Amino acid sequence: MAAKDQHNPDKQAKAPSKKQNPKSGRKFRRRAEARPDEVLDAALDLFIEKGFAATRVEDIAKKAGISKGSVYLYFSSKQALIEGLVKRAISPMAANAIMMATRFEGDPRTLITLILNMIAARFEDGQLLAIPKLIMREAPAFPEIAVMYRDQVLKTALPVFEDIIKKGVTAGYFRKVDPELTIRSIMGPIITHLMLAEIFAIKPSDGLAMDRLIENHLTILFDGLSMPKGAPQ
Amino acid sequence: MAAKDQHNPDKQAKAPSKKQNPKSGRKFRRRAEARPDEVLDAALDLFIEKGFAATRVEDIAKKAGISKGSVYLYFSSKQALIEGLVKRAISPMAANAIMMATRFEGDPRTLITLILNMIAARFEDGQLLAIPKLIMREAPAFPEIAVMYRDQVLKTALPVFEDIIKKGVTAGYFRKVDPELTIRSIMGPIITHLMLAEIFAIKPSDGLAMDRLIENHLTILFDGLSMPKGAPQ
Amino acid sequence: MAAKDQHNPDKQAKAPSKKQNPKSGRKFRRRAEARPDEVLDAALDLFIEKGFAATRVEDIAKKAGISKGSVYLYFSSKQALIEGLVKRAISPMAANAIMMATRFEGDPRTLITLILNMIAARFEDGQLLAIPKLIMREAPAFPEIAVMYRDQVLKTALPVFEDIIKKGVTAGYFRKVDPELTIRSIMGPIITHLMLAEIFAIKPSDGLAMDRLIENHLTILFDGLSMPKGAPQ
Amino acid sequence: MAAKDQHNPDKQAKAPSKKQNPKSGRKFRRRAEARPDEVLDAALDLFIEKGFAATRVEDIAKKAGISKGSVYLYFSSKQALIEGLVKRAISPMAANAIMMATRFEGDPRTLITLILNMIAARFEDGQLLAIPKLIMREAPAFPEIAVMYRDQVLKTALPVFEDIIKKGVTAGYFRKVDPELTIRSIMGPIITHLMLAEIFAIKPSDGLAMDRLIENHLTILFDGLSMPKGAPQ
DNA sequence: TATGAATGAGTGTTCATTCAT
DNA sequence: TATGAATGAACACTCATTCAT
Repeated sequence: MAAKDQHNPDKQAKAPSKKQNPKSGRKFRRRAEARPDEVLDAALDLFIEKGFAATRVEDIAKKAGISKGSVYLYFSSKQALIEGLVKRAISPMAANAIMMATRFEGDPRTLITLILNMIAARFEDGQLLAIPKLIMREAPAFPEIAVMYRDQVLKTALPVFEDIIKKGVTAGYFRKVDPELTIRSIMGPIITHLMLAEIFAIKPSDGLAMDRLIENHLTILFDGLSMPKGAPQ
Repeated sequence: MAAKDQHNPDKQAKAPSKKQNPKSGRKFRRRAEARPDEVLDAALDLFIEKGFAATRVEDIAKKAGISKGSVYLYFSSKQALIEGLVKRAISPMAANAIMMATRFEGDPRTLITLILNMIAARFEDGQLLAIPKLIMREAPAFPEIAVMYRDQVLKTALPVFEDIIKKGVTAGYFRKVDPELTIRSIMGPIITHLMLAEIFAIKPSDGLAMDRLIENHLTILFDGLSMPKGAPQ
Repeated sequence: MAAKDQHNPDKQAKAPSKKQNPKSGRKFRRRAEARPDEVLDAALDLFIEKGFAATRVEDIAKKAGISKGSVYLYFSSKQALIEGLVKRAISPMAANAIMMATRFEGDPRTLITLILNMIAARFEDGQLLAIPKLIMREAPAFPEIAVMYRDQVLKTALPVFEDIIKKGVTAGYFRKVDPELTIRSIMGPIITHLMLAEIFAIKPSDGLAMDRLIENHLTILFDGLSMPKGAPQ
Repeated sequence: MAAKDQHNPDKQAKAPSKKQNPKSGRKFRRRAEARPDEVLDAALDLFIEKGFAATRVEDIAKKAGISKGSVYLYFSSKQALIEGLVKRAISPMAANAIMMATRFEGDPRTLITLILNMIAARFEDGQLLAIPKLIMREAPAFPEIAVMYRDQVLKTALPVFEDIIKKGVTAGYFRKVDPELTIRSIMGPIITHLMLAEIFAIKPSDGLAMDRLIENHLTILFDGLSMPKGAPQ
């Protein structure tokens, strides 16, 4: 319930197969323009809470304050709601990752630190984390959605990281690691931390503690778990 | 609810052909005792393939070679099948992790290497990974199951790792890291690698490549991503 | 129910392009008076194509070039469209049949030949045949409509034929047949031919072939199927 | 409601995708064996009464004395009920027509008289007439069913008649008419009579009067409507 | 007059669960 | 024990109709 509507800055109707009123700026017809987003918000809340299959379209409608039939004015099927959610979440995420990476010059460790902190900050808002969680949950049943997410998000974001690592290796910052596999070492601890917290409610006694997690993780990631040689044993 | 849920912990061979001569002079009692396990095997296969909601009890029965009604002789409901699966998976997993750790003496890096290799080997067959995947899927709908898994598996296994790290720090093998959070750095890359592969079919061109992943991961985990100082740049 | 169902008996040209300049200096009042007929035209087309139940009011509206809501300005319900169609079709048909018959003097075979040829010509365009087809389809669901058609069309037209036959018998042109039943012998082959063609797509290899059908039919109708006695065998 | 169950002499279950019990003759499992026929009987009654679209599966179930879900044990969909009805009616009708015709030798007028009387007799049972009526009604919406009926019934029966006429012409009984079109002259009056009676309740004052209709029709069919030349005018 | 967004009743179909045998 | 026929609750989706503008 946290921060709805912050993830679709342009509030134009996204409704599929609806003609948009070119005379925008006028009063507005009913309150139709905001509806698709409200429906997606309601759907996301319920999908997170009960899962896709167990969520009834009627409940989504009720939560969005409209009738069941109206949901179908904006989305052609229940499944289209997932697709709508994914699409709505895709652009900002992919864009952000790429932007940060392509602009950066200098020590790649600084860049990785920046990105992980950004991810941590964004995912602390449960609403954003919800999309990948939802996708992970529903991927087996709706392969097309998994494919969409993979192709539009992962296949866009992963190469960016790979590139950072490659450049870091070339520039002598990093050892000669496998860039593709090293992404798992960078992202894995964060993801696993979130999953333990979200799915199994396993988290440190002081809460999610993303700051501490990232600090601990980066120390190990960059300098290793092992006590440096020559240090006092 | 009579004799339900009391199935054998050691799994027997998977269901042989359906019909046996009932008048066999031997003592086999129509191998009824193996039935619950066969049902669970069938259920697990199908839950993995299609998810819990999309799997029909009748299909489970067919796959187990019995009738739909008979499933209810062993399990009081469809949900009880998940509980049965989790229970059956719990003991060996927890036992194994604890056993390896408690017996071990020496460099904790060796122990971690051993355990990760064991986990990688077990998870490579997909069957073991299926349980946590299933739980992730169904956790929102059946919170008791997530709780059960957390309390009986995770809360048993995680402290074992925590202890390894603590001892490693005390013994001077490791830096002064936070043991609880460091578990994420150890396990996270493996879990994330498996998830990318399983859910999104994102894997190296040469397949799952668990060996390479673990090697790459351990190098970074123990010695860090950064090029050692004084090394040739 | 205000001004509904009062549409013009003489159909105007079919809907021209939707938008007109409303500020035209001419006197046309937005051609609103033609609307009900355009709606009926659209409805008839679609009812023929898909049946009454499967035709959506919105499709009718779109085909008529107006909005869904506007249909309800002219017709109080979907069913009222059927009634409108039947009413519109009644007057010309009944009128035509009566006119031809009452004016005619002479050999009734000539009259029957004329009428059958007229019917064949009209039914060949499919539009006219559509009404009875529609009624056949919907009669069980809307008995009032069947009753209306029967009372206003059939009960007007059938006596006209009956009269022709009666007069033909009296005047010595025809044998002493039962006039009421003989109508079936006159009309039946034509109707059956059209039904076979329309419903089951069973027709001669050269198409509907109404001319040949009528010629073949009239030969048999007037002179019988049997080879005349004394003719060369 | 007249004569149910008389049109499927072999009472074996016709249920699609049901395995038949090879040990037939034993008591019987519930009363499952008769069910599909009872469902079809109920469906036919309701389809006739209200049309296919307006009949609810639940009503069919109720009328058959079973639950809604059980209908789907025997028929995979609502549409499959129509197919089941047509299939059930097909064999006896087609078989009968062929049998009569192929065995016959002699004056084809006698054969035609026989067949028309048979048809008239059979169709006087409203239950039998119901199938073609239903098909005519639903053909536009379910073209596959129209195709099935055409291919299995009409395309079997029509050539038989065509053959009778051809042989009659060759043997000198009939004039040189077009056999294909002449079928309409033979069958049309009967069909039209039934349609007028069934759909519009237009029938002679003494009832359906099939005997009188056929007599009148055959007189005209064979010898023509025209007063024979040389007869007293 | 005209629009089209909004409604919500209505129904085919699925499937977990029961139970007579 | 074992069966599978029977049940009926549940739900996605459609579409005729209304009504604020």
